[in-house]
Amino acid sequence: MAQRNGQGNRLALPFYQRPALTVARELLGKVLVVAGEAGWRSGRIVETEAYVGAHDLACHAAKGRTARTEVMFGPGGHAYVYFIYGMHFCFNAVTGPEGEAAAVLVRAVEPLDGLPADARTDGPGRLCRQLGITRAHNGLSLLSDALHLVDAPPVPEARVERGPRVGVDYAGVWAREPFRLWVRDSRHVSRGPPRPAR
DNA sequence: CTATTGATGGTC
DNA sequence: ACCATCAATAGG
Repeated sequence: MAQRNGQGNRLALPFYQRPALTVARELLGKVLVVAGEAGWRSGRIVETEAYVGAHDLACHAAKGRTARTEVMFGPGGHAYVYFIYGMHFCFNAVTGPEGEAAAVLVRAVEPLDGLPADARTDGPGRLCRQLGITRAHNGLSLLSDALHLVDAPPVPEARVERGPRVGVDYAGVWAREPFRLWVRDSRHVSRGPPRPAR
C-alpha cells in the first residue's frame, strides 16, 4: 500500500511535463495530498479530464493568455485552481512544457486520510471543499508541502473508461473528444449531467 | 428515478 | 452574458 501522507513518494516534474491526455491517464490511482491545519488530507484520484492546449476550445486557455489562465501557460507541475459558478473551486494539474497551456482537471477522488470515510468527494467542487483547496493554492508547485501528489500503483487498463468531458457543450467538436477518464466501478466517480443524445 | 432551478461571483 | 457546479426542490 502506498504511503499517503506528505512523506510519500511525490510525483516529480517529468511526470507532469508530458501531454495532458497522458498525464490524465496516469493520474488515475495517484493520491492528492493537501496540508490542512489538522494534518494531511488526501484522496485517491478516480476521475480526470484532459484540457490539451490553447487550441482546445474547451480549455480556458483558448481565451488567450490572461491573468486567470497565466498559470496554465507556465511549466507543468503547478496547480491551476479556478473559481466557478460563484461557489466552487476546481483543481487542475498544469501539464506539458512552459508555453503549452494544458492541464488536467481532477473531477473525483476516493477519500483517504483526514476525511470522514463517507465524505462526498465526487465532483470537482466537492473534492476541493473536502480537501480544503482554495484560490490560495493557485500557482503552487505540485511538489510543495502544501499541495502535492504521491505515487501509487497504476489503474489497470481494463478498469479505465473514457467519455466526453462534462459541461463543455459550447466547445464544438472538442466537446465530443473522449478526454474524460474514470475508474470503472468506483463508487466515487461523479456522474455529471445527463449525456446529450448523440 | 429525472428535470429544473436558485445560489452566487469572477472573467471578459 | 457566460460559465469545466452543487443542493434543493418539484414532478412522474
